Amino acid sequence: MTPLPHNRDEAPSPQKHDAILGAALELFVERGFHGTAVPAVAERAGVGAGTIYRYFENKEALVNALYQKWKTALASRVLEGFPVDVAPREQFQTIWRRMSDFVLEHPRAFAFLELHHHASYLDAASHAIENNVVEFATEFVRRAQAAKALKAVSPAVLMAVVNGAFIGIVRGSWEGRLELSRENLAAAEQCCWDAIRY
Amino acid sequence: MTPLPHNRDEAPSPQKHDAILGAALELFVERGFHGTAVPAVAERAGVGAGTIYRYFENKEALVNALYQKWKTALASRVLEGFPVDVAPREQFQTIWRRMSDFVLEHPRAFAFLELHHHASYLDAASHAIENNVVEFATEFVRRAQAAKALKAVSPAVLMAVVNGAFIGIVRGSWEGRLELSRENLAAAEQCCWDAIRY
Amino acid sequence: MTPLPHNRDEAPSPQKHDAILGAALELFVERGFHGTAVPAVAERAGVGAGTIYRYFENKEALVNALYQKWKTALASRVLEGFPVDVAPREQFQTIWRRMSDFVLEHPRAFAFLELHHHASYLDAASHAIENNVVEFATEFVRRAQAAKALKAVSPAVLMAVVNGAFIGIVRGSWEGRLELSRENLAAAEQCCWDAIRY
Amino acid sequence: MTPLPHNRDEAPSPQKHDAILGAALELFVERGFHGTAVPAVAERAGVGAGTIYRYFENKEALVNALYQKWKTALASRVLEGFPVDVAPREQFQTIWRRMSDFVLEHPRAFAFLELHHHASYLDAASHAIENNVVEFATEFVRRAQAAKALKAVSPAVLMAVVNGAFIGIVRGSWEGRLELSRENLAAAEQCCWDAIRY
DNA sequence: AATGAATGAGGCTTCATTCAT
DNA sequence: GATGAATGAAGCCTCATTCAT
Repeated sequence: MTPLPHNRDEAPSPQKHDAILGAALELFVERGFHGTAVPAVAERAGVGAGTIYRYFENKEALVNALYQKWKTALASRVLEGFPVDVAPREQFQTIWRRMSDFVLEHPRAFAFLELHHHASYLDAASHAIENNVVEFATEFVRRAQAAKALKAVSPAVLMAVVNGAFIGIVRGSWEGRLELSRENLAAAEQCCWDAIRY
Repeated sequence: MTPLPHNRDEAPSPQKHDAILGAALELFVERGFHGTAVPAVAERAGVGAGTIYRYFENKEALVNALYQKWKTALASRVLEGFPVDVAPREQFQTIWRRMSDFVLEHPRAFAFLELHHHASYLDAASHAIENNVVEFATEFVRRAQAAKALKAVSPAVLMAVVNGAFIGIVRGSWEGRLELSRENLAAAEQCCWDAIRY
Repeated sequence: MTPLPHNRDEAPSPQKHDAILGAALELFVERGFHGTAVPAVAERAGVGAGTIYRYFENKEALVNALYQKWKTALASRVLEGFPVDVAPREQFQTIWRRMSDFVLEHPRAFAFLELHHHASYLDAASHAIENNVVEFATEFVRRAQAAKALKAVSPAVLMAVVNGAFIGIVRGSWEGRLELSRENLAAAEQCCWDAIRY
Repeated sequence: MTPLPHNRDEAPSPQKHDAILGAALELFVERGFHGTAVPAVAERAGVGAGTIYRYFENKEALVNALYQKWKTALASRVLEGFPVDVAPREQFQTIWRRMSDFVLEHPRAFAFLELHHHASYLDAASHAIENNVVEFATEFVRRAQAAKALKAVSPAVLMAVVNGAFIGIVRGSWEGRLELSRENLAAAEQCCWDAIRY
């Protein structure tokens, strides 16, 4: 009957929630988790310092929410509607292109996810997402290896090489050593395929 | 370069100096720079908190000294007596093997150098060392490209791919996804050569 | 000049601001600036240690704010509505009486201002106030000298004698050698007039 | 029989003792007692930090020794061979001139003694010297008052006025407002005599 | 529900003092 | 006897978190 029902027990405005995550992303990328003050996040988000604690239990919960949000986004981007019936070469290209699209659209999110060392504060839920992605990639590699499309090398090694190379390109762009252009990304893609192909 | 006194006036014990750097290395790898308290470094080093400041002007000077020490060690390891008159393939293998040796001997040092994002506190001297290494690598790539041994792709991209892949292997081992064995390192080496060769 | 917010962003409680200044005054008088710990100021003010930094950027800003507050108060007390059209003798008496009133009302503030050596931490704004007072006094002396009311001696010397004598009386009372009574202050006033009169 | 006997239980080199007191004088004048670090005193004195503790039990003992040394020197300068049989006017002039000589020869010592507030760390021995001086001055004033040479005002007030005025002159010179010349000192002397004479 | 002033624990750093050399 | 490296208590200040409004 009322135009808009009052939210159940907590009534978080999604705008504030996102503003906080956005501010945290910027600051965590610049100065890292431990180097960023919660009141600084609040100020950048345009909310009161106390407000952050209505949306996140504490600073660690905030960084985990941020990690999960973007890791999930990246995973979805790569996995959703993944082409099952095409050749491994094309599948690989698809993965690479989707990651490229993601990094070009959300450079800070990718930098936060992959350029920082989160070991000391990520929780189980965060690790679980990463594990899902790894599982998917492992499956892809195994199938492609069975089809003699990829080198007969431990999947973990092939994945580390390709993922590391991709992150290396992004890192190079953050350090000003190269431009994060489609051209460079495509060149790197060819390199990485050559790296792992049979 | 000189094994002489380190900072203020006289020459304090090199053992303490090294104990502090060793403790800082362990903690910075585990918890990052901002996540590590100076008194925690002192305790792990077995010295008083104030003692750290006899050897390093402040926390930032400590992390830069640590970075420079190990980045220099890594660079020396790769560059000293670098074989000039052999084929690019062999040169590449030499570089990769020397980095592998370094990682296997000093896994924490490499993790500190390459698994963390140091942008917010490294000083000019630290950057200068990294730049030297990059210059050397760029020169190697250009020569090999001139000899038609490597792909005609921007050197920065090829270097980012290979360096990223190497770091990816190390990262994978820290995350428990693969074993940092000579076998895996050798397999990755072949991948990376395939990635960049003409 | 404005009774508005004091520093960072918003307008914190003026009571706390004053409580901190009051506590700082007591402690700085007792133990000096360098001899007083900021947490001790907080405790005496009945606030948390961190609260001080919501009102003052650091310890030096606190001592300068305190100096400026009371130096301004003393200057206003002496200068406001200063009688221009009376004889130098009466003007002198007015100055002396106003300073006496101030000392009797705010003995600790005067002790803080004049019994301590602030050279190592006062900022330009603090010096500026003192300079204004000195300028006013110089002008008074010059006019009275022109009227042959005062000795033809360097104004700085006459001012140093009178100001020093006044401070000497206050110092004597803090050291328990004399009573800071109106009677003693009046006697000293006559002495000082005799000291400088033509 | 030995050329120079070993000193009893402590064998302090008078040169080092004096070097420490000299360094302490300079630093205490500049930054005050609490603002001066003991190692800084040692460095300025050209001795080891630990050496200071062979000559003085602790920092407080050092500042008291310094105070006593110079307060005694000042008192001796004024009191030794004080002319008993001359007129109060001449006696006053003698006192003033002797203080002037002292301040011109040892400006830092006088600044240390009189421009700083020592209340929180002076011990009984230090106070005793000051009391002696005050007693002497009181006696002088009383006799001169009995001879109708000085105003019939509480001796403590007259002494506070003159001593304060003298310190005011010195303070003015430290603050750069006047020159500490014999001429200015003589002018101030005349003022002060006029201040207290009958 | 939102705020931001307030807090105090904890971080970085200094320094009075000690003690092995 | 002299030293100065070493220490740890204590000082200044920041910041994650709370709570009154």
